[in-house]
Amino acid sequence: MSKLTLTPEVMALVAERFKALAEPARLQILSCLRAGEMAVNDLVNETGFGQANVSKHLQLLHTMGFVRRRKDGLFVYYALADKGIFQLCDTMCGRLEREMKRRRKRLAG
Amino acid sequence: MSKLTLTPEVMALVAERFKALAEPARLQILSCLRAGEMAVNDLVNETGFGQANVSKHLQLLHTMGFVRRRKDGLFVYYALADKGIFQLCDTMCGRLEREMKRRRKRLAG
DNA sequence: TAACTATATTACTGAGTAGCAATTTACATT
DNA sequence: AATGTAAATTGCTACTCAGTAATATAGTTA
Repeated sequence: MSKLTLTPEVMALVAERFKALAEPARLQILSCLRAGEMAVNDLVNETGFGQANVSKHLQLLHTMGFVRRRKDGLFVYYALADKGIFQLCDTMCGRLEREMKRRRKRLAG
Repeated sequence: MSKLTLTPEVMALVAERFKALAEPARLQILSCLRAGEMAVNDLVNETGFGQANVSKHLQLLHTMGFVRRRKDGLFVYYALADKGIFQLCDTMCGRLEREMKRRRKRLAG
């Protein structure tokens, strides 16, 4: 349970973080990082998105604390900041599953 | 743990649901509903948003399965579909707290 | 039926942003 | 220093969407 009171300001910050996850491209990037840390170019190849695009998504994910950066020579390696991110995704997936089950039942019933 | 594989299609659906929570106005509406079911106009008064605006937000939250509707005469009462929504918000708040603590420490150190 | 009320819908405007091409920055190698 | 490479940044276009005013719909009451 969080100690933060849900003032409008806090809600704006929370919304901002949800927004970071509200983009298929960024979810895909995070999903790739599940395998371990990767350089930007690896992610570009893995996802098929443009370099500039991936870089911008990574900046945002970093600002929001979802990934960490490690610079090594020419390369910048990104990795998941923690495993907790997928708790959020799993929870959402769970909701989605129940939602789809409900919808199927309604159509069948 | 979810059984869904994270195909691009599933990720798009998940992203769509995160997007529903990525809006301060909608978080505020959900927060209001914590107290119990409310008619649209109550939410309009409570939040200060316009009627059309609140109505549209509620449609989206309903489509995404976050709230349920109950019609009674002229009134339409909305309520949280389940308590699990705030698990998502609490998780996000927790991340935010840690993030802020880290930032403070960095500035202080 | 006519007037009234709550909610939904429509049409519009302005703000934000994803994606891309081109450029810049940072570092490495020769 | 000159060249090359990885990543970040910038300028742009197209699209999405929050918010609002006006209207439509659905239900109630006189």
